[in-house]
Amino acid sequence: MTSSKKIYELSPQRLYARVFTRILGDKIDEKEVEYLVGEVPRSDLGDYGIQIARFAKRIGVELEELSETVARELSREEVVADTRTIGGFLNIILDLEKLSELVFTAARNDREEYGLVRVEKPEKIVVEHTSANPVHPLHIGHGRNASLGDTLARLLRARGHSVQTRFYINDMGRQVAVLAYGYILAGRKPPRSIKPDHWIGQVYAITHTLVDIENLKKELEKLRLEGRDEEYREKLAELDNLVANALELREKDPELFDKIANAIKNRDPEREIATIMKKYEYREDKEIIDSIREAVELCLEGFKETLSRLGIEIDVWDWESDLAWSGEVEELLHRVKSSTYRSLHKGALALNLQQLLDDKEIREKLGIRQGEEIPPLILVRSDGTTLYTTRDIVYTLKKFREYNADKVYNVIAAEQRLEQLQVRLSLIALGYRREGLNTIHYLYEMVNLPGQKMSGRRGKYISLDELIDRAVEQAKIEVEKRNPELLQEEKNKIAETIGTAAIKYTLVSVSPLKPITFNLEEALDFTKNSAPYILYTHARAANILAKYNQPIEWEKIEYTTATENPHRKKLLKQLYTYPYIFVKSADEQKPELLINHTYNIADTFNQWYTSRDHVLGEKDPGKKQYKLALVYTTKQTLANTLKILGIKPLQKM
RNA sequence: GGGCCCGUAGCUCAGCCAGGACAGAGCGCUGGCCUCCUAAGCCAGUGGUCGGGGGUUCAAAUCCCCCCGGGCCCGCCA
Repeated sequence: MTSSKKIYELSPQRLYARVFTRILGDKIDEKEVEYLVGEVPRSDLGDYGIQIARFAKRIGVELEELSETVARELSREEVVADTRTIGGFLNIILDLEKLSELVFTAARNDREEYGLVRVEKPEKIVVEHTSANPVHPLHIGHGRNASLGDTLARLLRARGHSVQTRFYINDMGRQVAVLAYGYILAGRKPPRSIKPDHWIGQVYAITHTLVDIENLKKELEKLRLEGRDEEYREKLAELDNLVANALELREKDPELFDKIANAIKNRDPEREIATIMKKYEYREDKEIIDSIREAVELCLEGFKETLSRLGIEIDVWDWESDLAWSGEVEELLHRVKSSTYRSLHKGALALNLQQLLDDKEIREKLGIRQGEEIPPLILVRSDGTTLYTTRDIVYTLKKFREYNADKVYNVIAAEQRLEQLQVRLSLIALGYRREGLNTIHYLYEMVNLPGQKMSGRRGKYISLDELIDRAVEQAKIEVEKRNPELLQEEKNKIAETIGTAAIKYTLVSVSPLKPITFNLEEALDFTKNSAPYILYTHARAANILAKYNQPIEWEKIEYTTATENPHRKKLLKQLYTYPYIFVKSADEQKPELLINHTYNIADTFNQWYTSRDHVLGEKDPGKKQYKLALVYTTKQTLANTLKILGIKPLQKM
């Protein structure tokens, strides 16, 4: 039975790799051969090729001799019609008839799974992503994190791994204490009329700003008494800004603002917030515990709603406080105390991680350069309380333990690189070498908005919800224009898919290492390299099959037509390499490879579609079946990539 | 001061790790294409000292060194 797995093994990369290994054994690196195989820029020179001269030279064989042997072996492969050597290159010419037959058979057999080649040894993988602070709605940066994390999880699942996604709820920081303080002052009564995380964001921003104003006033009073005029004037300007900000916040929700503002008068918010933090950490006060949990739950409810629009669902939600309360942190600290890496840093318990860098495996796996300096990591403050990173180490172990994981991916911004390195090195120092080496920091750069500084504390941000709404709105206008006859409900559904898909695609198709300046105009540009383009192409393909409205007659396909049309030839080749690209994309955790290849497929399909080589108008029954099979395989391939992006393919749009 | 990442067409990016066959897309701009399977489409044209300078190599956008510009990190914050 022909499957995608076979197509993968017949991909040019695998063909060359196998043949080279067969001939040269371990004198070459199979992966290197795979990587060097490329498309031939001029079709008269062949389809795919490799620069064979470099190998001949390195291994010390005559070029002619090596070329001849390799060419002979390649020719024996069923998809290879011929070989050609030009200027140090050894190229293959594909047997397109045979290739069509194999690809179509695989597509027919694998149906929904075409191209999604499964690993032989599936792993258990945890992907932690998003993990936004639960004090305000998600913004575009969280959107990048969530989209990358979700796509990574789906990609690994499609590859056959068992994947669990987790979200770490940071409920122990000062931020949450500030929120809880305001939440209590506001009477713990969330309105039903507003999305809960947006309301929480308001409470947080109002409280934070008011607390800052109180603090600043106290400072000013002190400066005034001490007669430090210059500093006084500076701080006064700061206060003006804060007050202006407070007024803006009041405008959005006067009732809420006044309630918190009145309640906060004549109190000592700073001390009360500190008390909340401490009582929560030591699990002392039921009202405080309940309030924090309530407020955070409200925010998470909003998160889930937003994420769900993007097709994202988190499997497990972990509370940082549960870790702190569980005793696992103490257990870890026992280990630290008896560790040889233990040190005291001005009286605080710490781990000295520097010497671990002598280990080459550690350096390579964690991506650290020889000379890099890693500062000691403090785990316990002088007052005996633990730090965020301490709990993060415990959390990483928990992820491994609870899912029995082989690997843990942490989708976390690049700015946390050092912290993530310290977590992993600490694990190794404490005897968890396997866990330390198999924790992967899947890092991405920030998303900025042009000309805007966002601030959660001040309530200045553009939420992911607003961006999605804008995109959906835009899509709705188009749908309305194109398909006025559809039911309103259906139009809404289509617009929702297009809008959310556009945002997600924009965030995932760029390499995670590029800092993005998010441009709404561009994200709303639904042409060419965009999710709507892929969706549109899928709808076109689906439409052809829907109009034909019969099963494809695979046995009647006339394969000799394979070489007749340049667009079809190109498309076939791209469908043929799809399984290989999928595998590479999954195994290297680079979703953008798959996305770009899929875009190329869509592009070629549209070129063919708009050429005069129509499918349904084809008179020759055998040729018609060939074209239908090509449409079918394209549609399935597009659908599969969309599935990996968590986007539902549309039948019409 | 030290470290990490980014710098490729007017704009947004792919290619760099694994050096080689003319440096590729999209947007923009110019001009075309709907009696024919959805024009969110297609075709043609326009546009590049690959940040700069050295080096290694038969061959450098790709590897090494220096410099410049941008982002981020170097907390008993989270």
